[in-house]
Amino acid sequence: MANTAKYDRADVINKAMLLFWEKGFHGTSTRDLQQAINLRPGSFYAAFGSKEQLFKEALKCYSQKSSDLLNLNLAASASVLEGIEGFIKAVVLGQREQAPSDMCMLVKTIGELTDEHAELVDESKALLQRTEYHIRDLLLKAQQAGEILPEIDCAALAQKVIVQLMGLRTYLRSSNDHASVERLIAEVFITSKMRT
Amino acid sequence: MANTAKYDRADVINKAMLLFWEKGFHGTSTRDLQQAINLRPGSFYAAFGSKEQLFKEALKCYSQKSSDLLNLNLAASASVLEGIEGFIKAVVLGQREQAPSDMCMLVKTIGELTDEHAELVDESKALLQRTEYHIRDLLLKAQQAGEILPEIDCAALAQKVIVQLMGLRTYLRSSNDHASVERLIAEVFITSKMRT
DNA sequence: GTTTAATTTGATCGATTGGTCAATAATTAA
DNA sequence: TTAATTATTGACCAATCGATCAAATTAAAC
Repeated sequence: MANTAKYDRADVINKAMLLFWEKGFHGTSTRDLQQAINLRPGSFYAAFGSKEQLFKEALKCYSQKSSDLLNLNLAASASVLEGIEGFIKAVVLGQREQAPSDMCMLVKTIGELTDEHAELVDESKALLQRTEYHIRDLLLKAQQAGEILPEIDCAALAQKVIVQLMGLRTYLRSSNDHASVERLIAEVFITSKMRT
Repeated sequence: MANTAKYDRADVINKAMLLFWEKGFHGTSTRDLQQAINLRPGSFYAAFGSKEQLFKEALKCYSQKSSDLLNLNLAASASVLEGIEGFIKAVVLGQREQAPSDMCMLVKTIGELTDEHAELVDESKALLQRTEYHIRDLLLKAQQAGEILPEIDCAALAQKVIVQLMGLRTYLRSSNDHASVERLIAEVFITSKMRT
């Protein structure tokens, strides 16, 4: 055998993710990355192959963190619907000081990149769709539990939730109007909830 | 006097706008621009000073086109509310083949750029806010005309419209699900409309 | 302790970036 | 026609881009 890597791959990807999330694909140079993760070019390219491949790993890392946050809110809530609402609040408002951007990294990516980086755009689209399906399944569970009106189409409601998430996070970045966004979040499920 | 410029400034800015809209600020090189608008570096920098200044002009051009489209839909509609709805449909779905991107150029810009280009971010934010105020004023007019329920807060409704526009255009780019987006547009004003 | 294979390092590559500038061409006022 | 002023051209600049690679270093296997 031989020498072993001195860096923690997951930690390195996480740091790269934060930088990419903040500055975008084109706005982040490989030197920025190498400095942030403390790797010289040789190790960098030996570990990740290219800037594009590292960005792809960063996208997966971001999506995983997002999924973790959803599960965390579900576990901490009495009902599924409350869990989803907690997730929305946490994503849009909760992490304002720690997150490198108000906006969703996947949204930023499909906004920034073109066919020239089709693999990254497609990966972002796929991860967004997975999130939508995840929320749809949760909404169905909530509906079976009697939290959502039976006549509601949960697949369509999941689409609405994703549209709201995209719109609200972008609106917050644009307006910085924390109070209005908080009010708008409360309206997301207002017409679908079972009256209690 | 002396020599006169051979290019049409408005036309040149429009072409630059289309390229910036498609590829973003960082994704568009000055050589891309110079080729698209058929200007050599000297004329280019004599006319616009820098890539950043041209981008700022492109933002204003984009916003003006958007405003023109809104006015066009208002003029072609029987009521103010119909005009706004026509505008939303036109912006989100109507120009799919001609526009260089599904997404709003202002949204793409605030998503792509950071404090490093604060002037461009701030300009985008300001133009988005102007659009919101424009729509709010129109909604108030519609309310006075009895098209919108009197208890509705038109400023809040205008915010919702902007959030929907941001979200729907982004969702269309992500999913390419034309039919679902069309269905979601129809729901924008559903709870605010006066029953007839 | 030596061998062996993997990692780390930093100089360096060619290409591209945003931007400059002196020379040339073109236009109009006198 | 000439003089004055402006626009156009294309070579060119320093800086940065993503990426490569040979040499030096490291640690596990024997």
